[in-house]
Amino acid sequence: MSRLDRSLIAGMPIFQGMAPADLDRILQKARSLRIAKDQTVFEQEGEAHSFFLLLDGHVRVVKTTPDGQQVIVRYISPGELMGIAHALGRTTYPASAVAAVDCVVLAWPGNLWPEMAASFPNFGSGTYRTVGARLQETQARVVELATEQVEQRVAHALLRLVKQTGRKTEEGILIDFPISRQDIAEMTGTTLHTVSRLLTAWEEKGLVKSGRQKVTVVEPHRLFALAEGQADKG
Amino acid sequence: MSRLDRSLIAGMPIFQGMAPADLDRILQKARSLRIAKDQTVFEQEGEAHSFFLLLDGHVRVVKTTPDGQQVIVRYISPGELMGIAHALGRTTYPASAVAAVDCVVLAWPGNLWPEMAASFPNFGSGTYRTVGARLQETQARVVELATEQVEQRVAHALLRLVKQTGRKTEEGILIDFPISRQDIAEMTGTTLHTVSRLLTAWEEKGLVKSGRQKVTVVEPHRLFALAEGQADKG
DNA sequence: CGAGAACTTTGATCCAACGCAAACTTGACT
DNA sequence: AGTCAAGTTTGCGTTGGATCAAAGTTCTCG
Repeated sequence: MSRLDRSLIAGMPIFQGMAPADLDRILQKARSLRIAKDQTVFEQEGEAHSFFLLLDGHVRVVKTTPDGQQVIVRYISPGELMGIAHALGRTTYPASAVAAVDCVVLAWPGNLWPEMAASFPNFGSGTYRTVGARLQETQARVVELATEQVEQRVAHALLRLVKQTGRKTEEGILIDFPISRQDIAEMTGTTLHTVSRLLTAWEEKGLVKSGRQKVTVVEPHRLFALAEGQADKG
Repeated sequence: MSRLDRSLIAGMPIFQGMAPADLDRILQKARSLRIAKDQTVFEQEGEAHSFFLLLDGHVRVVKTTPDGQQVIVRYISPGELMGIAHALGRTTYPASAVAAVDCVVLAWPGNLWPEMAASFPNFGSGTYRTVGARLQETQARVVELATEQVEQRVAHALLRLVKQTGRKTEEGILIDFPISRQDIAEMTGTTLHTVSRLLTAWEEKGLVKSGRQKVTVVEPHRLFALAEGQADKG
């Protein structure tokens, strides 16, 4: 296996302000893995042997209910931690992580977590800040699901994706990985049919452009207004 | 103000295994407060000046949307921390906390949090375990809201309350604080009307007994079956 | 104890979104 | 360039719950 260079992770918030020597020590304990599109990084209910840092690509974190329905908990972008069950005092993963595109991840043995958090306080507190931020996001989503209509929820979901992974194109801001109607439905608690109808309607109004596994937001402002509940007359 | 005795907090998980002298040091920095029913412990968007430990009573944590709709994020029971915005790196509270009954809380200045977490590792890691546990619960709720029907969600909510604060009576297990149809609706993303109809139907089947601001679960097992999606023929 | 506020029940109507079904489009692979 | 799988669109009937409306109950407090 090739040596890992510290420049891989030096710029990442979670390793911010860490001495080069420490970065090297941390990297020595990591393996780097390539995960092909549609392969899982880790699996729900599985033994939490490792935790991960996404270096490149996009990963969706999915919870499956006993009767087989799926809910997309979040998308992970490069630089983010995932599978940090150990930091929460769990021994199994509460969800599965699936590569949305070909990915590169770093993996550390899960039982190393306490040691790393203790040796590198920034890393420890950074992890907890991540967990705290996710708690807030997740609570915001509960409020959304409990109070908003489907149209507003889907609009919010698209805006979040655009903010997280949007890439400017001539047509607008493109969500930078393949995403299907079904995926959007699983993020918002609706069906792919309803998502399809919404996207069609929005496309007619010029708010978005979308195709097979592809969504571009053309007019974020108007979509935002719609997400906030103001009807769009376009 | 009367001196606070360490026996107040010695038994609480978050202070578990801490030396008596340390408990005293911690208590020296705390104020104890009585919060009358329906008064707020802290307010959404307010400056996070303190964090709290609930000693006695029950508190509901509520998020209000811009258009005035309310969502009950969780109920806090004695021994639990609340208002730990500081631990998440926030400076304002993300929700309001309202006393469901007369309560007693301990309050510490928020800026003391980093210091306390550093001086008392058990306390620090305990807090993070709390945050992690809440993240998991909240994600479970997202899945519920996204995949279940109202009837199942309400059943789950009641079972959670029963587990958290249930008190045995001759009739069944009573939820140990006043809770209205409206409250249950705000926990589950529905309306008080629907909750009322469900409770009436369940009462006819002998699953629960309920009255004004009061719910007793008579047959937890059958209610659980219902929560899991098996229709109840009773 | 009487009046009013707060909470709950129940009925009637309506509609957003689901479920089902079938056709259509796009891309991938041979 | 043809076939097939995967993804998407669209139409239509159905329905779970919301909304609207009104009456009934149970507390509280002067």
